[in-house]
Amino acid sequence: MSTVTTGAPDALPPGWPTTQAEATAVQDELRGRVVLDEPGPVPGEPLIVVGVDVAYDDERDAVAAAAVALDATTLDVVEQATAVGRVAFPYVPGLLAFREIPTVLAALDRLGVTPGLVVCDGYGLAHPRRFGLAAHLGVLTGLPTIGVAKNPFTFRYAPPGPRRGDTSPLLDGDEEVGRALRTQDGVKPVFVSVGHRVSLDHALGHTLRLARDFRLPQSTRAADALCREALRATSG
DNA sequence: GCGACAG
DNA sequence: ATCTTGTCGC
Repeated sequence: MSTVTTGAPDALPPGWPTTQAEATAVQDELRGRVVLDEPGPVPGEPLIVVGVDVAYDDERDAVAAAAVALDATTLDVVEQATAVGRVAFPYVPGLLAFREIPTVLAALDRLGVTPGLVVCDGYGLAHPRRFGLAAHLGVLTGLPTIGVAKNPFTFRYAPPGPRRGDTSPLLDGDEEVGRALRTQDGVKPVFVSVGHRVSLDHALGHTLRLARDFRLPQSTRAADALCREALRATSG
């Protein structure tokens, strides 16, 4: 297993929006490029899964991202990379991607392996304009992506059954935008939605396998720990 | 108008 | 996300 760490902060992608109006316009333009008709990698088959996450120090205007590649069969870490930068956008519900993606892209670029699936901390299709973080990252990278969120955001759901693997629809009105998934007996569900080039069934299958030992996918846990560590290494 | 609101 | 001690449990 190898680790790559950042040197200098990274430039924003060209044309990165500054205002909320610009950001929603970008979402409305890019959402047409999301691919929803591919099943994506099959759960249980050999796969490199990459978890991404971001940590902030708003005081110092600093952000650190981590990308951790796991063997989906063993959940062992294969490779990991981090990137640090400056906060590119304020936190606005519905516009999370503009805050997280620039540094996440930098971390992904430093990874030597090609991800077979990227697991994001947040939502994909389950989004006010159907273009959450995971969908956005998928369109920008072309990689299969899914979103696994810890909270239901603005959506409704009936509690899934009490056992690991039980699910219930995540609803925006009448529309199913994802699924609440119980990953361990008796724990709070996580909220899974499609990002890019992965079906909902496969997204659920991958999430359940990645959450073999804990409520959250191992990819998310590993990326969370690493980006916090990278942030500490930057500031204190 | 008010409250809710991924991370 | 982040601020934060002790505490209950495996």
